[in-house]
Amino acid sequence: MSRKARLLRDDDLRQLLVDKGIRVTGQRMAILRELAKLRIPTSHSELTERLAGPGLDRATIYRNLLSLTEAGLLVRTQLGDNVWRFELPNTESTEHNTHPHFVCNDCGEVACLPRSSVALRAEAVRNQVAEIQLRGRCAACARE
Amino acid sequence: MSRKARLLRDDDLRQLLVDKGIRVTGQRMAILRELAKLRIPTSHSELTERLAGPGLDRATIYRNLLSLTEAGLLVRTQLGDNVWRFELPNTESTEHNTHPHFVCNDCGEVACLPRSSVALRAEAVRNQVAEIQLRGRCAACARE
DNA sequence: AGGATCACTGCAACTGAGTTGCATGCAAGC
DNA sequence: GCTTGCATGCAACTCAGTTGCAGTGATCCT
Repeated sequence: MSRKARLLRDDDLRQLLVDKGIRVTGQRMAILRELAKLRIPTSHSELTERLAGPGLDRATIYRNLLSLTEAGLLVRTQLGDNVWRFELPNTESTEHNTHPHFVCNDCGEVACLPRSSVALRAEAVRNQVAEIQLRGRCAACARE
Repeated sequence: MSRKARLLRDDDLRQLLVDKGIRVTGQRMAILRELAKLRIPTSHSELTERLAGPGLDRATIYRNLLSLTEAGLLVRTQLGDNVWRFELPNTESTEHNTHPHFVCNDCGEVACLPRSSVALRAEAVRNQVAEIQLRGRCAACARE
């Protein structure tokens, strides 16, 4: 089981920052709180919109997303629409960062697939695969 | 075997355009010629650079890449670096568009993997998967 | 072959994501 | 509480992608 609780309270989030040796600031707490609530890969612009308010700068949010990612508190993924998305790792399962994602080219929907639905063999395992992404048309769009 | 020859001469390229009912222009020929030479997914900017010269507009190249893609003469793929890449389909094998790609997060290198190196099961095959992409560290970068 | 038409082209300008410089502010350590 | 240096806000910039518009030329028709 992950050492991160499923329900992340402010104290837990604060501790994460302290453990990594980076400063606890209001904005970082707000970012982590929002991502802990959402639990899905979220883009910089989505996050900026959600946290919109007095004194919230998109450049600072951006730098915080980078520093949190560098500290290992967030993972950054690329889902094919030319936008980086950030999420908390290990929130549900420790293998979260390696489970495959399916992205629909039509509706843009992102689905998380069970780890077992994709098997790597031969050439594929010679590399350290950190991310598996499938693209195409989802079942719903294909029916249309 | 594909009806497209392995070596695509100007006449072949011209015929492709005529078959699809879109006009044969110098710029479209130049784009197809370049992609036929390269045979790897190439970005708009790389292509603009390569074709750089008098009277070659990046906006027009961009629109041609779109119209050629829409006509089915090119395929557009997304390799995780926030850039669309275009390539001729079916140049070597008819299943080119479904073979998996591995992208190294460190060096950015893109490798083509054999179709058999990735197996889809269960949930993964309920969707029409058109593209399989693996990301991580390539063997070379991992050794460092 | 000559003319008409409309898709294609070139130029310019704009959007949106990502990124950086710099002066000010504030969290953390003493 | 005071100092130090990381964090912040603001502004501006890059780069890929995208669009409007006026002029050009590939194709079709006669």
